[in-house]
Amino acid sequence: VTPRTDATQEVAWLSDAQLAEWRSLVALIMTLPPALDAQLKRDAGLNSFEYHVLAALSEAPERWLLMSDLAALAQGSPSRLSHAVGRLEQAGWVVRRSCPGAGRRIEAHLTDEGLRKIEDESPGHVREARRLVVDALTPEQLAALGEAARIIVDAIEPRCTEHLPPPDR
Amino acid sequence: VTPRTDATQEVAWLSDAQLAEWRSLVALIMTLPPALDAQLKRDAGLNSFEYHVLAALSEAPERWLLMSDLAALAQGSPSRLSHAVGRLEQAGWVVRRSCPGAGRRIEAHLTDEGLRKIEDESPGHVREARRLVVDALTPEQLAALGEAARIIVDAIEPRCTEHLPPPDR
DNA sequence: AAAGATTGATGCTTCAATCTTT
DNA sequence: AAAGATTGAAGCATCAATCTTT
Repeated sequence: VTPRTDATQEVAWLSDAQLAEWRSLVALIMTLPPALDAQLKRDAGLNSFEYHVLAALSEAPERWLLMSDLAALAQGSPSRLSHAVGRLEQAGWVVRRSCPGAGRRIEAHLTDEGLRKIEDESPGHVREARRLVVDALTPEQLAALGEAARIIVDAIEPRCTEHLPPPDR
Repeated sequence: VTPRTDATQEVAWLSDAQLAEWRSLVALIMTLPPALDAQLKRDAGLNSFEYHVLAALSEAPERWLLMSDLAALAQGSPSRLSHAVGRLEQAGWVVRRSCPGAGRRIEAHLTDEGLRKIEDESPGHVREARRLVVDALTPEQLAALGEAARIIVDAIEPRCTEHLPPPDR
Protein backbone atom coordinates (compact mmCIF):
# COMPACT_ATOMS: atom_id res chain seq x y z
CA VAL A 1 0.00 0.00 0.00
CA THR A 2 1.20 3.47 -0.75
CA PRO A 3 0.49 6.47 1.44
CA ARG A 4 -2.43 8.72 0.64
CA THR A 5 -2.07 12.42 1.18
CA ASP A 6 -5.14 12.58 3.33
CA ALA A 7 -5.72 16.06 4.60
CA THR A 8 -7.66 14.59 7.50
CA GLN A 9 -4.84 13.44 9.76
CA GLU A 10 -1.32 13.66 8.43
CA VAL A 11 0.57 10.48 9.31
CA ALA A 12 4.23 10.10 8.48
CA TRP A 13 4.79 6.89 6.56
CA LEU A 14 7.46 4.45 7.73
CA SER A 15 10.91 4.47 6.20
CA ASP A 16 12.09 1.33 4.48
CA ALA A 17 14.17 0.43 7.50
CA GLN A 18 11.34 1.09 9.95
CA LEU A 19 8.95 -0.90 7.81
CA ALA A 20 11.29 -3.88 7.70
CA GLU A 21 11.64 -3.93 11.50
CA TRP A 22 7.93 -3.45 11.98
CA ARG A 23 7.19 -6.37 9.70
CA SER A 24 9.59 -8.56 11.59
CA LEU A 25 7.79 -7.70 14.80
CA VAL A 26 4.43 -8.42 13.21
CA ALA A 27 5.74 -11.79 12.06
CA LEU A 28 6.82 -12.44 15.64
CA ILE A 29 3.45 -11.69 17.19
CA MET A 30 1.71 -13.73 14.50
CA THR A 31 3.86 -16.83 15.00
CA LEU A 32 5.22 -16.99 18.54
CA PRO A 33 1.91 -17.05 20.43
CA PRO A 34 0.51 -19.87 18.28
CA ALA A 35 3.76 -21.81 18.69
CA LEU A 36 3.65 -21.51 22.49
CA ASP A 37 -0.06 -22.29 22.54
CA ALA A 38 0.49 -25.39 20.47
CA GLN A 39 3.13 -26.77 22.83
CA LEU A 40 0.98 -26.15 25.90
CA LYS A 41 -2.17 -27.49 24.32
CA ARG A 42 -0.44 -30.61 23.06
CA ASP A 43 1.55 -31.45 26.18
CA ALA A 44 -0.53 -29.98 28.97
CA GLY A 45 -4.04 -29.54 27.60
CA LEU A 46 -3.89 -25.89 28.62
CA ASN A 47 -3.91 -22.70 26.61
CA SER A 48 -1.41 -19.93 27.31
CA PHE A 49 -3.76 -17.89 29.40
CA GLU A 50 -4.76 -20.77 31.64
CA TYR A 51 -1.10 -21.61 32.10
CA HIS A 52 -0.31 -18.06 33.16
CA VAL A 53 -3.20 -18.05 35.60
CA LEU A 54 -1.89 -21.20 37.27
CA ALA A 55 1.64 -19.83 37.25
CA ALA A 56 0.61 -16.53 38.81
CA LEU A 57 -1.34 -18.31 41.55
CA SER A 58 1.57 -20.63 42.27
CA GLU A 59 3.73 -17.67 43.20
CA ALA A 60 1.17 -15.87 45.35
CA PRO A 61 1.31 -15.98 49.17
CA GLU A 62 -0.42 -19.20 50.23
CA ARG A 63 -1.45 -19.47 46.55
CA TRP A 64 -4.38 -17.08 47.20
CA LEU A 65 -5.05 -14.08 44.97
CA LEU A 66 -7.94 -11.66 44.45
CA MET A 67 -9.55 -12.16 41.06
CA SER A 68 -8.83 -8.56 40.15
CA ASP A 69 -5.15 -8.92 41.05
CA LEU A 70 -4.98 -12.18 39.20
CA ALA A 71 -6.46 -10.55 36.12
CA ALA A 72 -3.77 -7.88 36.22
CA LEU A 73 -0.97 -10.38 36.73
CA ALA A 74 -2.18 -12.69 33.98
CA GLN A 75 -2.89 -9.69 31.73
CA GLY A 76 -6.45 -10.55 30.90
CA SER A 77 -9.86 -8.93 31.24
CA PRO A 78 -12.11 -9.80 34.20
CA SER A 79 -14.41 -11.64 31.86
CA ARG A 80 -11.66 -13.68 30.28
CA LEU A 81 -10.38 -14.57 33.73
CA SER A 82 -13.81 -15.59 34.95
CA HIS A 83 -14.26 -17.98 32.06
CA ALA A 84 -10.75 -19.39 32.46
CA VAL A 85 -11.03 -19.88 36.21
CA GLY A 86 -14.34 -21.57 35.63
CA ARG A 87 -12.60 -24.14 33.47
CA LEU A 88 -9.70 -24.51 35.90
CA GLU A 89 -12.12 -24.97 38.77
CA GLN A 90 -13.91 -27.69 36.81
CA ALA A 91 -10.59 -29.47 36.47
CA GLY A 92 -10.00 -29.22 40.22
CA TRP A 93 -6.92 -27.03 39.97
CA VAL A 94 -8.44 -23.85 41.41
CA VAL A 95 -11.13 -22.96 43.93
CA ARG A 96 -12.83 -19.64 44.65
CA ARG A 97 -14.20 -18.12 47.83
CA SER A 98 -15.70 -14.73 48.53
CA CYS A 99 -13.59 -12.61 50.78
CA PRO A 100 -14.76 -10.02 53.28
CA GLY A 101 -13.98 -6.42 52.36
CA ALA A 102 -15.19 -3.68 50.07
CA GLY A 103 -16.95 -4.41 46.81
CA ARG A 104 -17.66 -7.96 45.80
CA ARG A 105 -14.15 -9.30 46.15
CA ILE A 106 -13.46 -12.93 45.42
CA GLU A 107 -10.24 -14.84 45.94
CA ALA A 108 -8.90 -17.69 43.88
CA HIS A 109 -6.70 -20.43 45.31
CA LEU A 110 -4.43 -22.93 43.63
CA THR A 111 -5.21 -26.41 44.96
CA ASP A 112 -2.59 -29.05 45.65
CA GLU A 113 -3.59 -30.75 42.41
CA GLY A 114 -3.22 -27.42 40.64
CA LEU A 115 0.24 -26.94 42.08
CA ARG A 116 1.23 -30.40 40.95
CA LYS A 117 -0.18 -29.67 37.51
CA ILE A 118 1.81 -26.47 36.97
CA GLU A 119 4.94 -28.10 38.36
CA ASP A 120 4.48 -30.98 35.98
CA GLU A 121 4.00 -28.80 32.94
CA SER A 122 6.49 -26.01 33.43
CA PRO A 123 9.60 -27.96 32.40
CA GLY A 124 8.09 -28.60 28.98
CA HIS A 125 7.11 -24.99 28.64
CA VAL A 126 10.52 -23.76 29.70
CA ARG A 127 12.10 -26.11 27.23
CA GLU A 128 10.05 -24.55 24.44
CA ALA A 129 10.83 -21.04 25.68
CA ARG A 130 14.51 -21.93 25.54
CA ARG A 131 14.32 -23.53 22.15
CA LEU A 132 12.44 -20.72 20.45
CA VAL A 133 13.73 -17.68 22.30
CA VAL A 134 16.19 -17.82 25.16
CA ASP A 135 18.72 -20.19 23.63
CA ALA A 136 18.17 -18.88 20.11
CA LEU A 137 19.44 -15.42 21.06
CA THR A 138 22.70 -14.20 22.52
CA PRO A 139 22.38 -12.79 26.04
CA GLU A 140 22.77 -9.31 24.57
CA GLN A 141 20.04 -9.90 22.01
CA LEU A 142 17.75 -11.27 24.68
CA ALA A 143 18.38 -8.27 26.91
CA ALA A 144 17.69 -5.88 24.05
CA LEU A 145 14.49 -7.72 23.21
CA GLY A 146 13.33 -7.56 26.81
CA GLU A 147 14.10 -3.87 27.05
CA ALA A 148 12.17 -3.06 23.88
CA ALA A 149 9.28 -5.20 25.08
CA ARG A 150 9.07 -3.30 28.37
CA ILE A 151 8.99 0.04 26.61
CA ILE A 152 6.21 -1.09 24.28
CA VAL A 153 4.13 -2.63 27.06
CA ASP A 154 4.58 0.59 28.97
CA ALA A 155 3.34 2.56 25.95
CA ILE A 156 0.26 0.35 25.80
CA GLU A 157 -0.77 0.35 29.45
CA PRO A 158 1.35 2.69 31.53
CA ARG A 159 0.14 1.35 34.83
CA CYS A 160 0.07 -2.42 34.32
CA THR A 161 3.81 -2.95 34.34
CA GLU A 162 4.57 -2.76 38.03
CA HIS A 163 5.56 -6.41 38.15
CA LEU A 164 8.08 -6.04 35.34
CA PRO A 165 11.53 -4.49 35.59
CA PRO A 166 11.18 -0.80 34.73
CA PRO A 167 12.20 0.20 31.21
CA ASP A 168 15.20 2.47 31.70
CA ARG A 169 15.24 4.74 28.73
CA VAL B 1 6.93 -22.24 40.38
CA THR B 2 10.16 -23.90 41.35
CA PRO B 3 11.97 -26.45 39.20
CA ARG B 4 11.43 -30.13 39.80
CA THR B 5 14.33 -32.48 39.43
CA ASP B 6 12.48 -34.70 37.05
CA ALA B 7 14.64 -37.53 35.88
CA THR B 8 12.50 -37.74 32.76
CA GLN B 9 13.86 -34.85 30.73
CA GLU B 10 16.41 -32.58 32.37
CA VAL B 11 15.57 -28.96 31.57
CA ALA B 12 17.83 -26.16 32.71
CA TRP B 13 15.80 -23.55 34.55
CA LEU B 14 16.07 -19.91 33.55
CA SER B 15 18.40 -17.56 35.36
CA ASP B 16 16.86 -14.56 37.08
CA ALA B 17 17.98 -12.35 34.23
CA GLN B 18 16.66 -14.71 31.56
CA LEU B 19 13.38 -15.04 33.40
CA ALA B 20 12.95 -11.28 33.59
CA GLU B 21 13.49 -10.86 29.86
CA TRP B 22 11.24 -13.78 29.06
CA ARG B 23 8.47 -12.31 31.15
CA SER B 24 8.81 -9.00 29.40
CA LEU B 25 8.43 -10.75 26.08
CA VAL B 26 5.41 -12.65 27.32
CA ALA B 27 3.85 -9.38 28.45
CA LEU B 28 4.50 -8.02 24.96
CA ILE B 29 2.79 -10.85 23.15
CA MET B 30 -0.12 -10.74 25.58
CA THR B 31 -0.73 -7.00 25.17
CA LEU B 32 0.44 -5.81 21.76
CA PRO B 33 -1.76 -8.01 19.58
CA PRO B 34 -4.93 -7.08 21.49
CA ALA B 35 -3.95 -3.40 21.29
CA LEU B 36 -3.48 -3.55 17.53
CA ASP B 37 -6.63 -5.59 17.10
CA ALA B 38 -8.61 -3.08 19.11
CA GLN B 39 -7.50 -0.15 16.95
CA LEU B 40 -8.31 -1.98 13.72
CA LYS B 41 -11.61 -3.30 14.94
CA ARG B 42 -12.70 0.07 16.26
CA ASP B 43 -11.59 2.21 13.32
CA ALA B 44 -11.78 -0.19 10.39
CA GLY B 45 -14.08 -3.00 11.45
CA LEU B 46 -11.31 -5.46 10.57
CA ASN B 47 -9.28 -7.83 12.66
CA SER B 48 -5.51 -8.01 12.30
CA PHE B 49 -5.54 -11.02 10.06
CA GLU B 50 -8.07 -9.57 7.63
CA TYR B 51 -6.02 -6.38 7.50
CA HIS B 52 -2.87 -8.32 6.65
CA VAL B 53 -4.71 -10.25 3.94
CA LEU B 54 -5.82 -7.02 2.29
CA ALA B 55 -2.36 -5.51 2.70
CA ALA B 56 -0.65 -8.52 1.15
CA LEU B 57 -3.02 -8.49 -1.82
CA SER B 58 -2.53 -4.77 -2.34
CA GLU B 59 1.17 -5.34 -2.95
CA ALA B 60 0.80 -8.30 -5.28
CA PRO B 61 1.17 -7.96 -9.06
CA GLU B 62 -2.22 -6.82 -10.40
CA ARG B 63 -3.46 -7.53 -6.85
CA TRP B 64 -3.79 -11.24 -7.69
CA LEU B 65 -2.37 -13.96 -5.44
CA LEU B 66 -2.76 -17.71 -5.13
CA MET B 67 -4.56 -18.63 -1.93
CA SER B 68 -1.61 -20.74 -0.83
CA ASP B 69 0.82 -17.87 -1.39
CA LEU B 70 -1.52 -15.50 0.37
CA ALA B 71 -1.69 -17.84 3.34
CA ALA B 72 2.10 -17.87 3.59
CA LEU B 73 2.36 -14.08 3.28
CA ALA B 74 -0.35 -13.41 5.82
CA GLN B 75 1.05 -16.14 8.08
CA GLY B 76 -2.14 -18.08 8.54
CA SER B 77 -3.40 -21.61 7.94
CA PRO B 78 -5.32 -22.42 4.74
CA SER B 79 -8.44 -22.82 6.82
CA ARG B 80 -8.07 -19.51 8.56
CA LEU B 81 -7.49 -17.82 5.22
CA SER B 82 -10.53 -19.46 3.66
CA HIS B 83 -12.77 -18.19 6.41
CA ALA B 84 -11.25 -14.72 6.29
CA VAL B 85 -11.44 -14.39 2.52
CA GLY B 86 -15.04 -15.55 2.74
CA ARG B 87 -15.80 -12.58 4.95
CA LEU B 88 -13.79 -10.17 2.81
CA GLU B 89 -15.57 -11.43 -0.28
CA GLN B 90 -18.91 -10.83 1.40
CA ALA B 91 -17.86 -7.26 1.98
CA GLY B 92 -16.92 -6.85 -1.66
CA TRP B 93 -13.22 -6.27 -1.05
CA VAL B 94 -11.94 -9.53 -2.53
CA VAL B 95 -12.99 -11.93 -5.28
CA ARG B 96 -11.80 -15.45 -6.05
CA ARG B 97 -11.40 -17.35 -9.30
CA SER B 98 -10.03 -20.78 -10.03
CA CYS B 99 -6.84 -20.72 -11.97
CA PRO B 100 -5.64 -23.30 -14.48
CA GLY B 101 -2.65 -25.37 -13.39
CA ALA B 102 -1.79 -28.26 -11.13
CA GLY B 103 -3.85 -29.10 -8.06
CA ARG B 104 -6.93 -27.09 -7.28
CA ARG B 105 -5.36 -23.67 -7.35
CA ILE B 106 -7.47 -20.63 -6.67
CA GLU B 107 -6.48 -17.00 -6.93
CA ALA B 108 -7.73 -14.13 -4.84
CA HIS B 109 -7.95 -10.58 -6.13
CA LEU B 110 -8.26 -7.28 -4.32
CA THR B 111 -11.12 -5.29 -5.85
CA ASP B 112 -11.08 -1.54 -6.36
CA GLU B 113 -13.27 -1.19 -3.29
CA GLY B 114 -10.83 -3.38 -1.41
CA LEU B 115 -7.92 -1.22 -2.48
CA ARG B 116 -9.75 1.88 -1.37
CA LYS B 117 -10.53 0.21 1.93
CA ILE B 118 -6.95 -0.69 2.76
CA GLU B 119 -5.74 2.73 1.64
CA ASP B 120 -8.30 4.37 3.86
CA GLU B 121 -7.39 2.34 6.90
CA SER B 122 -3.63 2.10 6.75
CA PRO B 123 -2.89 5.62 7.99
CA GLY B 124 -4.70 4.90 11.23
CA HIS B 125 -2.91 1.61 11.62
CA VAL B 126 0.47 3.16 10.91
CA ARG B 127 -0.27 5.86 13.44
CA GLU B 128 -0.89 3.19 16.07
CA ALA B 129 2.23 1.29 15.04
CA ARG B 130 4.21 4.49 15.48
CA ARG B 131 2.65 5.38 18.79
CA LEU B 132 3.12 1.97 20.40
CA VAL B 133 6.34 0.80 18.79
CA VAL B 134 8.24 2.73 16.15
CA ASP B 135 8.22 6.13 17.84
CA ALA B 136 8.44 4.67 21.34
CA LEU B 137 11.84 3.13 20.64
CA THR B 138 15.13 4.60 19.52
CA PRO B 139 16.22 3.50 16.04
CA GLU B 140 18.81 1.24 17.66
CA GLN B 141 16.22 -0.35 19.94
CA LEU B 142 13.88 -0.87 17.02
CA ALA B 143 16.64 -2.48 14.98
CA ALA B 144 17.57 -4.77 17.86
CA LEU B 145 13.93 -5.74 18.33
CA GLY B 146 13.57 -6.53 14.65
CA GLU B 147 16.70 -8.61 14.62
CA ALA B 148 15.62 -10.65 17.63
CA ALA B 149 12.18 -11.10 16.10
CA ARG B 150 13.67 -12.47 12.87
CA ILE B 151 15.79 -14.98 14.74
CA ILE B 152 12.83 -16.21 16.76
CA VAL B 153 10.53 -16.48 13.75
CA ASP B 154 13.28 -18.37 12.01
CA ALA B 155 13.51 -20.76 14.97
CA ILE B 156 9.78 -21.36 14.75
CA GLU B 157 9.39 -21.94 11.03
CA PRO B 158 12.73 -22.06 9.25
CA ARG B 159 11.25 -21.85 5.78
CA CYS B 160 8.54 -19.23 6.12
CA THR B 161 10.79 -16.22 6.43
CA GLU B 162 11.79 -15.66 2.82
CA HIS B 163 9.94 -12.36 2.66
CA LEU B 164 11.71 -10.95 5.72
CA PRO B 165 15.27 -9.64 5.85
CA PRO B 166 17.53 -12.56 6.83
CA PRO B 167 18.63 -12.68 10.46
CA ASP B 168 22.40 -12.19 10.33
CA ARG B 169 23.78 -13.84 13.39
C1' DA C 1 -3.56 -40.70 -5.19
C1' DA C 2 -2.03 -36.32 -3.82
C1' DA C 3 -2.16 -31.35 -3.48
C1' DG C 4 -5.08 -27.35 -2.77
C1' DA C 5 -8.91 -25.49 -0.77
C1' DT C 6 -13.15 -25.51 1.79
C1' DT C 7 -16.51 -26.82 5.34
C1' DG C 8 -18.58 -27.59 9.81
C1' DA C 9 -18.01 -28.38 14.71
C1' DT C 10 -15.86 -27.11 18.85
C1' DG C 11 -13.65 -23.97 22.01
C1' DC C 12 -11.98 -19.50 23.50
C1' DT C 13 -12.29 -14.34 23.53
C1' DT C 14 -14.83 -10.27 23.48
C1' DC C 15 -18.57 -7.32 24.38
C1' DA C 16 -22.52 -5.79 26.63
C1' DA C 17 -25.68 -6.66 30.14
C1' DT C 18 -26.43 -8.28 34.71
C1' DC C 19 -25.90 -9.49 39.48
C1' DT C 20 -23.96 -8.70 44.15
C1' DT C 21 -21.99 -6.36 47.88
C1' DT C 22 -20.68 -2.20 50.31
C1' DA D 1 -24.53 4.24 43.35
C1' DA D 2 -20.28 2.21 42.36
C1' DA D 3 -16.89 -1.43 42.25
C1' DG D 4 -16.09 -6.32 41.47
C1' DA D 5 -17.31 -10.24 39.26
C1' DT D 6 -20.12 -13.15 36.38
C1' DT D 7 -23.08 -14.50 32.48
C1' DG D 8 -24.67 -15.31 27.76
C1' DA D 9 -24.40 -14.19 22.96
C1' DA D 10 -21.69 -13.36 18.95
C1' DG D 11 -17.46 -13.73 16.34
C1' DC D 12 -13.09 -15.81 15.15
C1' DA D 13 -9.46 -19.66 15.25
C1' DT D 14 -8.43 -24.42 15.17
C1' DC D 15 -9.00 -29.10 13.99
C1' DA D 16 -10.51 -32.90 11.45
C1' DA D 17 -13.06 -34.32 7.64
C1' DT D 18 -14.35 -33.50 2.97
C1' DC D 19 -14.44 -32.02 -1.76
C1' DT D 20 -12.10 -30.97 -6.23
C1' DT D 21 -8.73 -31.11 -9.68
C1' DT D 22 -4.69 -33.05 -11.93
